[in-house]
Amino acid sequence: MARRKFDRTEALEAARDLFWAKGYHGTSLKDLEGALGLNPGSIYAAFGSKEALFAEALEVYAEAGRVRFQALLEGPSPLAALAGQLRVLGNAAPEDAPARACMLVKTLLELPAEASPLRRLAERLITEHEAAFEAAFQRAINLGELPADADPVRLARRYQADVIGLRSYAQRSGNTRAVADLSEDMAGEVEALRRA
Amino acid sequence: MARRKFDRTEALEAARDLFWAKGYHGTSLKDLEGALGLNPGSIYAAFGSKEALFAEALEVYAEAGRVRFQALLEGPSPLAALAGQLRVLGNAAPEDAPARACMLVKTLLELPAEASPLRRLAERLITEHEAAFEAAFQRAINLGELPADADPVRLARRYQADVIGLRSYAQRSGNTRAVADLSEDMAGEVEALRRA
DNA sequence: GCTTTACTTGAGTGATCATTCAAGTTATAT
DNA sequence: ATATAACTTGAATGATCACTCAAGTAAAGC
Repeated sequence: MARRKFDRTEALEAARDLFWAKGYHGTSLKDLEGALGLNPGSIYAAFGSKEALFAEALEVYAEAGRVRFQALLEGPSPLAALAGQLRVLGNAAPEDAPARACMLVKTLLELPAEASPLRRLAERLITEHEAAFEAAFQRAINLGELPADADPVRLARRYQADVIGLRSYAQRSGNTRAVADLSEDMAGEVEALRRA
Repeated sequence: MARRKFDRTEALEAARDLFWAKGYHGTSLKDLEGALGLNPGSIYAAFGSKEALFAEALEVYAEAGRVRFQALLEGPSPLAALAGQLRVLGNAAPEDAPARACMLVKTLLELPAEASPLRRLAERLITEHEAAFEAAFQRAINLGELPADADPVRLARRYQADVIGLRSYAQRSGNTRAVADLSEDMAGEVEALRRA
């Protein structure tokens, strides 16, 4: 029908990477045109607005993270999966991703207006991630890895703060070894919860 | 000499609060004119550029944090000061500051280009804060609060990640109680290091 | 009281911002 | 083949961006 239809998924991933690296305000439509290989008209026809495009990109980002974590949980030990994810995050090479910090957290910190739709979306997705952590801790309790009176809500919150701290810390330049060590310390603490 | 000279320190603090709340890209010169009560010419005469103003504001911010931490360290126990700071951060009211998240971390996450002067400034100031944490842990070791073989560098790094995680977590809306609980958990872990 | 100096004023600069839309292009339907 | 529908093109829009500078104003120096 059209001259050449572009791949919507591909464009969305390119947009996600650009937004992830440069943030919402730091990314201009010119940047997006270049990265997606699209003219403004096509972008607006497909996504509606810069804000709507960012929202879709953020959901793609969050969903990928969710899937990756669920894959780790396939194993027999939820606690090992939780510790393992910290080690994976701590040992990633800088070129593995557009930024080491979490795109959800970057968005949460960049957009101050609580009324902003993007800010509220980021908060919702972060909450969903935390719920997944909570479910993992709950499963660890059910499997006897953690004492029956452990509080999965508090553990998930603490774990979430660890992930945020680790990844934000990793955003600094040239501290690869320090980040790996930090993730090891955090992972060790998670494992130390076992049978406690 | 002039019609009425404005207070440079006051203007700088207003700029810091605005930048802290809205970020570098999110703050326009129009916003600054309003918040500082100054015309563009005055701002440029006094600070040179938006970037230079942000840099000065960031240093003011970092210095205030440093002073506040040193005040806590006046007491007899460095470990108590470290734990206490976490509790203070966790129990602050949302209206106490322009944002709950740390302005240094917000800057680190907002400005992606490693070459950016502001990004590098933020990294330097964060590193200085971490050095202060390290000194506090070292003093705790010297005072016998921590075992002699404790690693102050690693402890400071872990503590820094806690602070970043706690404050970023607190940036979310309407979770006052959760944040206080989280800070209590973190502070408890710091105290648990005693004589370990 | 006049001049100089130091600062503020605020309209105006060109650049860039997100966004629009009439015109163009090609696949599908007939 | 022709018409229609679906999508792309990219110049143009007004708004806002960071920033400048000639003109204005008042304190300090004499």
